[in-house]
Amino acid sequence: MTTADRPYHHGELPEALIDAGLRLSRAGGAAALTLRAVTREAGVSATAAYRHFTDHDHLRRDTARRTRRALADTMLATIAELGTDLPAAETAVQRLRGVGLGYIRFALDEPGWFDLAFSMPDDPTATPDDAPGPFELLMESLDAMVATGVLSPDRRPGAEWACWGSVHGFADLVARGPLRDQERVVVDQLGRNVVEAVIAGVVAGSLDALRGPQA
Amino acid sequence: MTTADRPYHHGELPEALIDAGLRLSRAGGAAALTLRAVTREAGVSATAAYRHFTDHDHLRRDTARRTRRALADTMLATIAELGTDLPAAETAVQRLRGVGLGYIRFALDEPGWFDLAFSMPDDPTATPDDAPGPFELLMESLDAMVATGVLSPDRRPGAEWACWGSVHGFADLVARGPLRDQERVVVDQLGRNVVEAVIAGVVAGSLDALRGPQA
DNA sequence: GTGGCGATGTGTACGTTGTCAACATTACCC
DNA sequence: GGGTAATGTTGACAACGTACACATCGCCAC
Repeated sequence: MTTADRPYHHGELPEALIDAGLRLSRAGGAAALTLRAVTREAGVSATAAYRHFTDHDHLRRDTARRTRRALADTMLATIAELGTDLPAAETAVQRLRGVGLGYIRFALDEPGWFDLAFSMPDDPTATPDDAPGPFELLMESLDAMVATGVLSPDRRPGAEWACWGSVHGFADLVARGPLRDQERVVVDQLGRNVVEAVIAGVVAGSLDALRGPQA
Repeated sequence: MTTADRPYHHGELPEALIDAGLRLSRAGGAAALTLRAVTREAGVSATAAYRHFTDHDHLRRDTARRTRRALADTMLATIAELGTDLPAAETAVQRLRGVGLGYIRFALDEPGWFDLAFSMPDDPTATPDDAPGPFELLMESLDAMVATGVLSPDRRPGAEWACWGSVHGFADLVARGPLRDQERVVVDQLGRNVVEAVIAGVVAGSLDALRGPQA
């Protein structure tokens, strides 16, 4: 039946394998991304994957990279929803808000992909993506905040880790931790509060300059 | 050689298995906690574990619980180091600081245990621990802050998730993420900044009441 | 054209893992 | 002291990642 079904050479096997990996991890998280399950899904023998990926880990890393792209897309969509026709300073803060809320929304909507995205260290030898990843989007928004005077430069160093850590930790609670299976609305509101707290914590006193002195 | 080495009945197998699990996960994280490796380490056949644990997962959960106890101990030690002979209000904040810094210190010192501690959902059917766990310590410190007027009651709901998420996320970056293998001193300082930012974010304006009006 | 060669996919096999069923050994209680 | 339940062992199975030898195809040189 092999000969009747498909030509001997698949043609697009690497893409097909990654697509299968995305389907499986979407439903079952990183643990579902089994080499054999992926090849089975693609209608190909288990060892065929070794022609295009050195390892099981290699396939996982490449698939994880794709989920990180999906995360970045969710961030960009969230930023767009929040609106960008504002004064530059407000827009910068809004971008940080979009980054954080998009991150949490992604963890809520796609817990399987979120699990995979960060269960796997990005290998440094791979060619960097052309489009900005989640981390780049965060850095951009923080830099914009400094440039527009919302964030004082002496609070900039390390701010990316404070922001990422805070939001990532909450997203992790939602996707894999004690807040999983919690009601969506509640978690959403909690997520908003976390993002606000993060921004307040990072910006600290200098946000007052933007908002005006308000208790 | 089985008869010569040890008596047929081990006597303390459950404890021995968990101890072996702690040793293995300490060095290799959650992935190293293999049922066969654990039984091998305890000098016992693979299926012997099934007399005391229903599952591989059961053994993992029980071992993970122990690592969470170790985390709580680190938190308590850190709180003690920060000093407790202070006005009640300051002590409450100090306790929150100790909770956060202890969490991060634990992730730095025992990344393997930290990985295990939260790679596994706590099963709700188990009998609750007598000693307070990490989460209880966090709740206590936040409640104390409300009681002593450092934290306004309307900021209390959900604050535990904001705090936990923030600190957990940063600790995750340190133990398994891009900040792994970073220089200890740098990360430690970053961790301190994160904890301060978290406290500032959660407490927000009401902290001024404690510290006095200072820019 | 046609031969051959490199790229791609297959089949088989090995070691490891979690788990089950049947069996062996021991502690303990009437 | 003998029976019974608790505890540990052996052997087996399926699924996993992976190595090796082999099969099949696209494509370029002649």
